[in-house]
Amino acid sequence: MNDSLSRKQREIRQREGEILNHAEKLLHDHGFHGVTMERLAELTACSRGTIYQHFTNKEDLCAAVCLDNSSQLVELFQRAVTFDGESREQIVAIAIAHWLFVSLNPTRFRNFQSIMSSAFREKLPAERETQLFQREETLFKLVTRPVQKAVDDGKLVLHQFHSVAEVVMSLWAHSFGHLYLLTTHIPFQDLGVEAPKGVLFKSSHTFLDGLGWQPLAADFDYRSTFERLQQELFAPEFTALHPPQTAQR
Amino acid sequence: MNDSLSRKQREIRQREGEILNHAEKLLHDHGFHGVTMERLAELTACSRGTIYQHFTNKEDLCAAVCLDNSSQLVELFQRAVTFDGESREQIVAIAIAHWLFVSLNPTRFRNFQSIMSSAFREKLPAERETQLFQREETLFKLVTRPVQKAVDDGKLVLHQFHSVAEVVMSLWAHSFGHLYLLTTHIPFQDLGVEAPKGVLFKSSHTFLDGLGWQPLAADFDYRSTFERLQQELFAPEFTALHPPQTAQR
DNA sequence: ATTTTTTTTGACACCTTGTCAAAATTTATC
DNA sequence: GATAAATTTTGACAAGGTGTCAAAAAAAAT
Repeated sequence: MNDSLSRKQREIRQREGEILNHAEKLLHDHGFHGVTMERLAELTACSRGTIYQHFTNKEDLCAAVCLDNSSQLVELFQRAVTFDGESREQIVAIAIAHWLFVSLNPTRFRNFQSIMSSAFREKLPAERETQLFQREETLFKLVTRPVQKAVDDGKLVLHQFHSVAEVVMSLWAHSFGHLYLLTTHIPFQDLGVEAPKGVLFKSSHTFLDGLGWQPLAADFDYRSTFERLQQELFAPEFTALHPPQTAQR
Repeated sequence: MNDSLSRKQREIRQREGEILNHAEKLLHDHGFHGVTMERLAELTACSRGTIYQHFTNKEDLCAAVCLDNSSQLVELFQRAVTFDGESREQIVAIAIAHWLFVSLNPTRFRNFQSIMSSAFREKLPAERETQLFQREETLFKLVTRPVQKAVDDGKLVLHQFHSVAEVVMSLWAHSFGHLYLLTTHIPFQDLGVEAPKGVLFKSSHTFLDGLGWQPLAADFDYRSTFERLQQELFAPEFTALHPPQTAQR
């Protein structure tokens, strides 16, 4: 009977996964508005009522999808901080991880912003809100590591900034701002920016130089850092981003 | 008869203004979801159908409100670039203008992001889309001025960056990222950032130093720049932000 | 006054969310 | 294995939203 119980239980768990997968697809293909309980129920072969057994409302459902999606970002950040090299190289690795995530999943990135809107979060049950905060914290703490390391190693001396956390916040804001602007459809080319996608990296190094984070851009071959990241740590992602001459089609 | 015609015409124009004002209030108080054609019609004392005479749909209406709101930002930027001083001081003035705008109107700032989402822009008529782009361009060009001036004066030498536009994009991304994060409800205090609001300015100077934009933070009294801006150029806004001991309530 | 043109209206069709009593199914009990 | 109890699933329902359009009302022209 314990088996039977958990059989049904497992069925329910599995269904939750199915709902999430189908919702993810709907969200990706048709946006928040395209996620309809009706359509979702049809795809999952259950009724609308059943979905409400798993998620308190549509917002909760979409937040769950985003949370699920964001684990890929966590994984990328985790990989980034394993980079064997200077602390500043690790920060560059994180920036590239962030950039890769957004480049590979622009809609996921945008969806995440939707759920950050207050209109959205207001409708979220407390539990989901907590999960979201924990995810933010996880990411924040991962970025903290190389910064703390740099301070400990004397590669970074805090002058203006009062704490490591402030530096992390700035780095985050900086990358986020760039990636956000890139995913809006503001035509930067028309505004005179030749290669908008490349600006983030120049900009990051400018900021890191401003911090005095050693070694400075001029004193180190960060181009080869980039290449190593491209060919080693993030090889699969770079390949996915720029598929080699595909034989299909 | 020409008079009569234009009388009615004027009535219609005026109504458009009324609709916009009421919509603005609804949007501010209750968010996008709280803007209901029904409620709006009631406030404006007309029928839902009439509103659709002015705006093709709800998105168009809200975009019009945001566009209207953003003229305050344009005005602040215009004022900022009139600052009599170093080009770098002017950039600081723009950053403060941006910060003031967001601090005074956090919801307006967030609403603007809503209309930047693709789900939203898809529903926008071409004409409104154009207006939005023009607004972005206006702001971009205003930021361009001090940067160009700095390059012309030799206060800023472009090393990494290839063009003035790239620098403007970076500055924009940087400020935007900070202001965005501040308006989400991410509890930065809990993450160890003591004064999240103050980080933007430190961060800006760090970036400007990284650019080598003269005079560097260490060689100039930017604190007094801030005070001048607070007491002169943006006095009314700072007062609105921190009202002196109010006698009311 | 009467006709033509323009503007306004609100009923209509359609869509969506979230609920809940009833039906179906699963689990427990004898 | 039959029956009772507990749990899960269902879909009709109420509520509330958008955008349309033929008809009514108002304004302008004749």
